[in-house]
Amino acid sequence: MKNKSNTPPTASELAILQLLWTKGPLSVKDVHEALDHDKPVVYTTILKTMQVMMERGMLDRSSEGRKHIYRAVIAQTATQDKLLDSFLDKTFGGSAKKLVMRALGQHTPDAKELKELKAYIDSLETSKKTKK
Amino acid sequence: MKNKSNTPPTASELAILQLLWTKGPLSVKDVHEALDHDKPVVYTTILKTMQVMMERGMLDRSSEGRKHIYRAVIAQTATQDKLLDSFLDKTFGGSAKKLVMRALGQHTPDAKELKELKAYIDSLETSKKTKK
DNA sequence: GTTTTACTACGATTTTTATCGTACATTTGT
DNA sequence: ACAAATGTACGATAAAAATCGTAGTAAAAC
Repeated sequence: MKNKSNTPPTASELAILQLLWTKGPLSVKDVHEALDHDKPVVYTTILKTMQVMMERGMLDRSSEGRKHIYRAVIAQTATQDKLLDSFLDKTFGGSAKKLVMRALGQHTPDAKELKELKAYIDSLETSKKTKK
Repeated sequence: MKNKSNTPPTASELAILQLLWTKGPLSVKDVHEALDHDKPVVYTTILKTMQVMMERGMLDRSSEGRKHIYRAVIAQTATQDKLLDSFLDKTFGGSAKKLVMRALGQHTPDAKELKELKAYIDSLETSKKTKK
């Protein structure tokens, strides 16, 4: 069996994953430069973290000359879903409705997005109705 | 100024807070019995955690005979909002819409709750329109 | 062909959180 | 009075995560 400990990413690891998911494969340098802006951190800290992530099967890498290019192995949506699931349980006792209402109240999207949301809910209603 | 370090609760602390929020003030024993069912843990572990939480200003207590009755000092909604905010940023890049759609897709509420949600979104739309 | 520069490797330390064990103190039952 | 039960206090340890420093290597510049 492969080394798939499948443990969820920590906060630092998630920050790195976000970059790789949105920008594609990156070198340690790329990641360091991006993250150092938010919160100053030494280069080797990022390097070490990414090496650990590789051991844990979250990342993979290829050599490009002397440097390594890392890419995310675990999928963004699957990871988000897992984290969301856990967060929902721990913070909102598992009530998706509560979480959703609170999220919308705090960070109300613009009119366009609200419309899209309603349409999505409509689709959920019908798909549920027609389910068997 | 009071000792309000205002640092967000950890996972273990949140589990304790959830109990206090839903069941009201409890003794360490009460909390221990409730949590021990999910994951066996020694009594003094809970005790220690709750003492730390008191130091950090999350809990307060009153003596009832020999035992201490703890209650949550920080509000449930404020705490949830703070955690949600952070989670939203770290996991969904701050997009409430994405989080909401994913939450609904994974944990679709029943028809009644979906209706309530749509009504809530409607109210958000009008309140936004009439704002100022 | 040295010196500098750009990287990686990896042990070690620090920080935070979680967990536990032991020592005490106060009731309570006998 | 005293033994058993019921609590608290708190240092100590363990476990997990984050951070850093030093050493080494290979390529690039001079």
